Amino acid sequence: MTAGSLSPHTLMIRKLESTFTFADEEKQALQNLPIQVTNLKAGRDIVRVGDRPSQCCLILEGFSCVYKLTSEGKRQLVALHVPGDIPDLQSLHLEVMDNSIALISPCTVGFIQHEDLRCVCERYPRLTAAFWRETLVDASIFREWLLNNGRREAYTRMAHLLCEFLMRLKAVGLVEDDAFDLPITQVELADAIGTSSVHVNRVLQALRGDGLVQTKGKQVIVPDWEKLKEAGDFDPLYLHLEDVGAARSPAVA
Amino acid sequence: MTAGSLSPHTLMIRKLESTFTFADEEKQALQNLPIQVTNLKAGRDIVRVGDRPSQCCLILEGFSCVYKLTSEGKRQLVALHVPGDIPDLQSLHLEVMDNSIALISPCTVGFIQHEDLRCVCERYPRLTAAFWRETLVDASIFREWLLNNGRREAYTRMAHLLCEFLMRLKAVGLVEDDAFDLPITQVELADAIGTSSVHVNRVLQALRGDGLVQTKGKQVIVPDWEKLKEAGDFDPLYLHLEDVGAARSPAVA
DNA sequence: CGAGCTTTTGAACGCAGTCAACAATTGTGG
DNA sequence: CCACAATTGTTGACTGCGTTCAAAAGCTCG
Repeated sequence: MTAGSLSPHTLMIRKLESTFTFADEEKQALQNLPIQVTNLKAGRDIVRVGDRPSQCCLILEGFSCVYKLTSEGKRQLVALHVPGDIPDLQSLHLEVMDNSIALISPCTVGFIQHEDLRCVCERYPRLTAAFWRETLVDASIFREWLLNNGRREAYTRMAHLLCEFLMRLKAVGLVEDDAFDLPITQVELADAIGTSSVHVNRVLQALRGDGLVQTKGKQVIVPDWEKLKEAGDFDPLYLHLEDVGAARSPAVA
Repeated sequence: MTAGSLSPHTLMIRKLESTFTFADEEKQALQNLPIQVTNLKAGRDIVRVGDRPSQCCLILEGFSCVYKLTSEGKRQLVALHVPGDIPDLQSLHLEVMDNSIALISPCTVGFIQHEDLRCVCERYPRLTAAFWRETLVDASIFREWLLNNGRREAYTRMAHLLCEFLMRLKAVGLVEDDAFDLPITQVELADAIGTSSVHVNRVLQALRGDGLVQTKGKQVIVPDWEKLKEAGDFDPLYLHLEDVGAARSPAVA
């Protein structure tokens, strides 16, 4: 089952419901949200720095990235998004885009008007909280990337990024038998972990050599999750995938 | 006039009002928000990874930092906060803390119960939007730091960080004559820009040598703002300090 | 099947880290 | 108010992770 087989609304609701429980009325409101679905080619920019969007985009199929450029033209990816994500949800409350968003693979994208989102949020505060939370998880991932790129060496960094992909894709049902498709070039991986693409190539060879990942074309296979986690110094806490579950067993007083 | 001379509520309201306009009723609701004020010593952790706080903290005076550690014990600051900031506002919707917060100088801190915040947000959706926006600006700063630490060299990175300090402190009235107090050690600066403290020392010497900054004890003086901005490849867009004003003069169609 | 990406490889270089020692500053208790 | 302790800042020498440049080999796709 791929994420693509779900309707846009169902995909969105499932994602939000992983940590919130909605009333039927709230779900219905989401179901009625107008979403304009489009297929777009890889490489295309969805929004650019300086834009003032009047809509958000929901990734339905494919991968997108959020990036920024230095004045010298050096590129840094600050986020990668998978189906179910809303890469520019921030634009709901930040007038001007401070980053660009590009598609790193052919994508099916759904556009939702700010107006419609604001409407539904105003009526249902729990939905506001759910969307707000989405942006907070994004922020948490930024923080982890800052740690990863700032204080880990390239080998560990790459392992960490692969761990994150595995977890996030698993959460939307895009992992089977510890394998997933990763349609991303080494140049893009380099821009994500802040190294040169040449070094990415060498680090990937090392990871393959150590038996931590196998690759078949665009497919990535993780033969030993525990070993990759250790190599990547990976703790999934920052993805906040199970806060609610955790909340049910409160910390010892 | 220092930020410390304002009441906690006034400081918070001023900050939120820089981009929102509130009705008297909304301001009154904020004024009535219970805030427990405390003075705390430098170096103290306010919250730690894994905590499940039931309150947020508002910095009233002094500086705090948000940090994360690798399993090897290497530290990365992912954010620095100045008076008016709420470093752990995320905890309102993320059950478990994914980072720790420490005071880098003696601070006056105000604690606000989640319950009270949720209450006021529920009643006044515009306040929800204002707080949500605060967390989105935090996220925008994370993104810029990712670019800064990932794709700029140490000299530029440091200049950029100093530019950010100047702008953010100016926004809360803590800059006079292009000078501000920066009670932060070189070790902490190193942890912020992801280098060694030895290198921070050398980079600071270079910046001083190039006449971009002067230091007198904890005080930083910026003799030529334009030059520092250029050296730091700094564009204040990401701070979103003037989105509303910008919105009044919409982009050319 | 050729054009254009993408991946791979090698070699030289350089930014920044590490280690270690010392100087300066700040803080503290007598 | 001084003396001592502790923290912070500074310097030098050596090392190394990762960059840069350039070229070749492999893929993908019209």
